[in-house]
Amino acid sequence: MAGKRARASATVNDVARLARVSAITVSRALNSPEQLSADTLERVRGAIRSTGYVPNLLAGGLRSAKSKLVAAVVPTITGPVFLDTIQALTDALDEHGYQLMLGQAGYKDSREDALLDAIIGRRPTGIVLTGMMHSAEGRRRLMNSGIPVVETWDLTPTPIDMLVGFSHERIGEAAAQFLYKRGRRHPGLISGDDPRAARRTQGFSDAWRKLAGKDATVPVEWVPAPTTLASGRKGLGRMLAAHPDVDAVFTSSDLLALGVLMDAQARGLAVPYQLAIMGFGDLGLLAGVTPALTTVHIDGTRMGRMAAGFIIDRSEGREVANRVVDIGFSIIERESA
Amino acid sequence: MAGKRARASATVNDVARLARVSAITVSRALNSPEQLSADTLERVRGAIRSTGYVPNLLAGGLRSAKSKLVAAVVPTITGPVFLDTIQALTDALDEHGYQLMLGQAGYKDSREDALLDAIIGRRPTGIVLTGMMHSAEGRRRLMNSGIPVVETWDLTPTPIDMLVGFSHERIGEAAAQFLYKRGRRHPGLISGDDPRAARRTQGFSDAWRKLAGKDATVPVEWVPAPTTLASGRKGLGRMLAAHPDVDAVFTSSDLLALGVLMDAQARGLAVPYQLAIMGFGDLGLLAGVTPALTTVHIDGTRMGRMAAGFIIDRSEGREVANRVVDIGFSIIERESA
DNA sequence: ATGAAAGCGCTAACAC
DNA sequence: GTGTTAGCGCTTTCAT
Repeated sequence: MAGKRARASATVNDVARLARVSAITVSRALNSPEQLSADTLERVRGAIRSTGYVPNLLAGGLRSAKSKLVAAVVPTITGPVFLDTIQALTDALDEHGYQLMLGQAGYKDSREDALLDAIIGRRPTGIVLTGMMHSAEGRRRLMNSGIPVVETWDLTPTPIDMLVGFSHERIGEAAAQFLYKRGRRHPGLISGDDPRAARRTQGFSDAWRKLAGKDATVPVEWVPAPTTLASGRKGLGRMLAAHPDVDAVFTSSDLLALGVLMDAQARGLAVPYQLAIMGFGDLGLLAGVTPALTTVHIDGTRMGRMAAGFIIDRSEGREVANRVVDIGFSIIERESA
Repeated sequence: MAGKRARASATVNDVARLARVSAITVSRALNSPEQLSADTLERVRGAIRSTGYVPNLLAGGLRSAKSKLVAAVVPTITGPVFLDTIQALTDALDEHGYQLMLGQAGYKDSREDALLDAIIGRRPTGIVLTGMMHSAEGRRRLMNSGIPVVETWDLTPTPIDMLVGFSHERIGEAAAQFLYKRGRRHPGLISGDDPRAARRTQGFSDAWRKLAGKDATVPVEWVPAPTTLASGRKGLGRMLAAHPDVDAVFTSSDLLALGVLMDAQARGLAVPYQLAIMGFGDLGLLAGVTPALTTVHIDGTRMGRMAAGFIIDRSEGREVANRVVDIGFSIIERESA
């Protein structure tokens, strides 16, 4: 403890020397302490403490081919939709000694391949893909890497490996049925321009035609992803200008829905009487708005925990029985619709 | 390309053999291509492509002692305050080929030390601490690790290493002055119970005594961190019950402020005439609410970029001139106060 | 219950 | 411009 400046940090050998054992014994003290005699264990632990030894996981990972790192890829972190999933993922991983590496792919495909290489290069124990459309090349690289992959927030027809998701089309459909049953006849959609939101939109329009007749068309206002409250307001403005008779709005996010809600209030439109509003995501942040938002709830926490479980199971040699899980969704009926 | 199952992945040696060069040449083709002849480079690149080689960064990092991983620690990711900082951090790191590792410390101190070991063990190029109070033991470990550390979102008296932050006390003070100047005389505070929010609260109370007299007391309603819109509503309810004459509220987050705003509207209180509301964070998500929130703006993006810059500079051997930067804050006057 | 030797895949250091 | 050798710090394998 000569100076405050750190010298090259202690290694197994430093600890071993001090504890008068071999390097491997130090390793065992950390990874399988039950193999050591109480006495040795004690000595090694003392040496670890007094050297301030912190195992180099890069070296360990290299040798054992177990990095204990799990990568998560999200389009962008500022879209609050995936936050619960990431939180649950981190927590679940943490409980098992794994760490999360975060990659933001952006909503464009360009950076995706570079990001993938940066991730695969670290030989993570697993990769969790969250709401990402992946290029054919990216899919191939992932499959060839042999790393367990869990796709989430979607139900793709040909999963790379494992999957925990739900059907965006069916959500659109369910929203259409919900609004139709409540007597709405002129719904409009305000949607972010990302692929999953687009599929909910599509699902809604298709279902609506079945409900209201073959040539019933549903107007759509597209706004850029990630969606914001402000673009919800703008969206409603444009929607009403083009279709003044709209009596219900289904949005691709709760944030958009809140924007619509605020704009409707500002215009003196009674919600839900004159205008029903339905969001997507059941954003916890927004619990408490008045009128309370009717929305589609996705169990992001459960998705995150399941994804973590899949990867841990696989990495510890347990077979994952159900590689594809549809966790579904539920419509939370509150005041706004 | 026999089967679809991945065999052990290709290494430098596989590529080298195929390109009829040595392993180091492959390494150079990736890390310093300008050293190689056009011809060799071409051959190596071809071999990389046809083997699907992805460099093992664990091995590279071990040898070169450069992991190109930067760790960020946040209390929780579901508090949306740090999102801009994380986003900027990821983006800035990405531009330089670094990856972000995310750790959630929770708002309790307990998990902190374990998390720190998991982080230090990976020998990250740098560590960014975001809004975390660290134990003395944790601070020591960080200093001894020799890893560049940037603390953010605070101005601590004795930084571990580098720092980009601002003074929470001065924000409280500025908020008090702002409300006083606008004629408010009975402010109340609604604050999350985390340490930084508490210091803003303290700063407000201290300043208020200077403005309004030694025995002017400012009522405070504490709510649990992370703060939510719902706890803002509850907070206002309790505040008004105990202090019906409150004419201004300063909250520790914009989410709380929005809750207060909605509750005030539900009670028929005119904002800002009967009740002025001032938030903290200038949450981008909330741009577009009516009346627009008066709030304290922190440039999280700039903080994230600066933190990344500090770590990259340091890791590439450049001296960081100003190790401690106060990036300040600004009060954004909108409609609610 | 403990140790010795070897090697994971890469790159620094030093040739030529 | 390219190659040889060695070794980063750990853990696997095999011995005792």
